[in-house]
Amino acid sequence: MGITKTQMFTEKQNDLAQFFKVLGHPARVAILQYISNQNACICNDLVEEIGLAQATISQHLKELKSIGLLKGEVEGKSMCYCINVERWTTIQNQLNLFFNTTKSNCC
Amino acid sequence: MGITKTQMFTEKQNDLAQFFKVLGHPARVAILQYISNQNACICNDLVEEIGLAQATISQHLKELKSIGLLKGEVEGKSMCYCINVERWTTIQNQLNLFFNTTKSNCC
DNA sequence: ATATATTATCGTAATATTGCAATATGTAAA
DNA sequence: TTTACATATTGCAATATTACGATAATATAT
Repeated sequence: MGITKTQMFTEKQNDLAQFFKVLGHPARVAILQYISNQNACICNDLVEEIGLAQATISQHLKELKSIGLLKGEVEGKSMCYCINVERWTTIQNQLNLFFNTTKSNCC
Repeated sequence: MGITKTQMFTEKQNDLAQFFKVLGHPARVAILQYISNQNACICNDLVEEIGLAQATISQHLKELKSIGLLKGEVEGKSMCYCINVERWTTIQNQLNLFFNTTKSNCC
């Protein structure tokens, strides 16, 4: 098989898992941390900083965009990728809601 | 390729990504939520509740155990899988630290 | 218009993940 | 010890992810 049986789970469970999944790669963690330390960010910097090929970085950025964590604006010849702070906070809150409501009553 | 270049990243980045990754599957989210609503938990219940095969559930439980989120005790013929509350809190704190320190200064 | 620089997309190869049937292991009761 | 039940492991097939070279697309400068 290899296909996740999405239809078995609720939309909330799938959304939550998707957030976790996108953050579940060290390159994407590193990208977010690097962007947060810059006042501006262009993909080319990331290629040097992270050490993966340009195509690979571009793909990771696409995944981070897919859940709205990054927004990109054209800035001259290059792109300015930024963290979407509003979305960032929303997702953090949802993850915390999951952590706080999922508590043990067991053993 | 297909192999994540772990050696390019810091241990913290890899650990963080690993936590996110393990939580990044709806079945594992559902398992944790189900366990949290029970006073006890045995795998067999999960098979009926989640709707995946017994072997599959067992595998997901193994991954949750791998980051210490679950601990299992033998209880008669079956297993009592419980959330490791201490570890749960530690991981929640680490994720929040990541969210809080990774902030945007951009655009 | 052409050249240059930057990012996105496509195609492909390698590895990882998901899921299940079959089987093995472990535990308790008969 | 045999039987029955519960969970773990193995082996396999299908799909997903990761990574990169090549190429396309986009924007600025010459």
